[in-house]
Amino acid sequence: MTRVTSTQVAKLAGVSRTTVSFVLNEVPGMGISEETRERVLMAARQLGYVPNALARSLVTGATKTVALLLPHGDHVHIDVDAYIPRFVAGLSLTCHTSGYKVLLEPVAESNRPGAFVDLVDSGRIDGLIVLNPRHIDEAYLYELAGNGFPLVVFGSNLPEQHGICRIGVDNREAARRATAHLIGLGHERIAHIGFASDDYQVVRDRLLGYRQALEEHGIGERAGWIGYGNYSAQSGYEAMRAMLERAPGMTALFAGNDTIAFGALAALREAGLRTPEDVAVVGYDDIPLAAFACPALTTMRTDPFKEGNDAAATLLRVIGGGPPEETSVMEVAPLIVRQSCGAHLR
Amino acid sequence: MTRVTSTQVAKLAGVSRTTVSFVLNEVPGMGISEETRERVLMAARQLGYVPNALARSLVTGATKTVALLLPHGDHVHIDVDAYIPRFVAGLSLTCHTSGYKVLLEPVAESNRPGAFVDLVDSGRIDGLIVLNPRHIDEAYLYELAGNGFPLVVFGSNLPEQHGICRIGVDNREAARRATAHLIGLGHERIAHIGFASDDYQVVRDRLLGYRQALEEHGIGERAGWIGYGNYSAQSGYEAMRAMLERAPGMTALFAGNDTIAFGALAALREAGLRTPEDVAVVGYDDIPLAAFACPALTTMRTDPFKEGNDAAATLLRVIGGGPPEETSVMEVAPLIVRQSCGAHLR
DNA sequence: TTGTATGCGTTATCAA
DNA sequence: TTGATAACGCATACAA
Repeated sequence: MTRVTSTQVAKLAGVSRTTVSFVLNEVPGMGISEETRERVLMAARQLGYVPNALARSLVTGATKTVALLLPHGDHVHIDVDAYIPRFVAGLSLTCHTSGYKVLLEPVAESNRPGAFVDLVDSGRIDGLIVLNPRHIDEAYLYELAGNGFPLVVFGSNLPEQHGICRIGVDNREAARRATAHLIGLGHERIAHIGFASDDYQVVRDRLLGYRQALEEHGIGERAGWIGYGNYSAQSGYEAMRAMLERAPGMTALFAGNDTIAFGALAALREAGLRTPEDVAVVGYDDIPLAAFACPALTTMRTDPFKEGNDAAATLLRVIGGGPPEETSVMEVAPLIVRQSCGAHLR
Repeated sequence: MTRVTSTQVAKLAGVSRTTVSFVLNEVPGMGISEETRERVLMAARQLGYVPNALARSLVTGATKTVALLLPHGDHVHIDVDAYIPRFVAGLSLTCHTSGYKVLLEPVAESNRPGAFVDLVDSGRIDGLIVLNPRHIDEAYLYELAGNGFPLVVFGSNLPEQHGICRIGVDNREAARRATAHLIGLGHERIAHIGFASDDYQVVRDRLLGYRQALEEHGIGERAGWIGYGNYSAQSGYEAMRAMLERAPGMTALFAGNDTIAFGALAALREAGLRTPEDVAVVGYDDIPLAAFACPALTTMRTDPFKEGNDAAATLLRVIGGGPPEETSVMEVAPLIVRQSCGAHLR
């Protein structure tokens, strides 16, 4: 691993390191003669010179790197939730297109609050995107934002006061609409399987939206019809089974995400209940496999790829010194109606 | 963003920067008095001092960062293939546990060959993990390995000569077994839907394994029963439909991965064919949703999380100066038998 | 036991 | 038009 430095390029080209730097960085107004320029370029190419990113960053103060903080670094999450990979793909594309590297920083449940602050303080990154931050980390985010560090929080409804740049979809409204769709079909006995952890705001929002829809239509909530899983199909399966045991009789289910819905569908099938005739099901996310569930899953569409794009674009804007427009709520995507919710009840 | 430097810590503690460095890095045999030690630690804590990673790396020559090269950075891939996120999760966990950061480096189809070499030459990373490298990138990998750069290639059967540290599962053997299972059930009219791109070795290996199984049992191959998709369920659906149109009559399908299998199952259902009675189906990967397909999908298990772990562990060993054991083939995981392949034909 | 001096590979300021 | 020279923040050989 013999590394080529600008000194060697300078030597070969017969100029100083300064000149090399000027030429390679195309510093304007330096009036470098075309001939020296050529010589330097030749030498650089010949030696396969690539500037040392660390040295450059040290002096420029910019690392051209951003980090993505992901909840649930433990595999439990990434394992089963189809949302995150697509978000990452979108974010990554936008960053790389702008010449930024992406550092993947999973946040395990066991991480002490604010563990990510060291990453910032060590000067490795120019900005930070946080997906679905934990409650216990919020104070540290406020602090970073307060210090003017470029920061974008995605998918959380943090209070507005703290000058944090937030972006996201209104999960509550989306969940409300999904539930309302079932109500519109004539359902009143609507169950919900959400997430067990309420460490995360988005997670709570979907439950809130569900409740709001019921309330708006004067439908009382029934505790037995609210179940909890993690993000997995298996947990959806188990939650549905448990629910059928303790409080059967629902005619519809709003699942917290599509994988949960897959599990629930299996449990219903196993219990001899038909979907949508006996129990209609609506999911959330429209993962690529949703259309291939049986029956094909009705679900709230999300566009994680685009959301990743937007989150990255917003961060890059802030890094570039743009105005930190505090909050931007993306439009709620449409409900994709397929077979699993059936037609109007009568 | 006012950053704290070791100079400030030194000033506050009333010592030199050297002493600060010694204390904080716990350099052995430096005989620092317990009292100065305390003072330095206090000062560092009080100021919230975090060493600048760039400056440190510049002088130590180690960045404590590795990069993961991912094929198909375009969302098409990450979008639909459940394998990669789990691999990333495993890799990421192992790296972080050892104090290494992970840089995500997608390789888009459009990338010029060897684009990743700049990343190495710029000194940003201590090692590189390449998942399913493209053929056109191989020469550059040989070069890096030849220069002694820590490099682990996962999931490819590169020729052995080049001193590259390779690790992976024998996809061909796994595919052979999956196909043989169908043959063992009495099937002879077995179709296969694989991947359209043969840029990647793993992709070709599964087709080879399928062919090998047929051959070993004296079953002739039928061109019409080999279809191609990308990684998506949609493509599996389309490939299956096309195949049913041009060459119906197969009694079994070996799908190149589980998402393709999901699509194929839907196409079969739509065509009025029952699974497994009319057409048995075997997938590949055992993604978390495989057990919740209908019927539940028989599939070759892979353990991407563990594979990510192993790849990372191997790389870290090489970075640590360990012997670059050239090739290590992981054991082929078992076939998970569920409902989609049914019982013996008669 | 602690401090001084030097180097890592850049960029950037200033003379020349 | 180009070349010394000083940072950037840290680690470390060497001196005291």
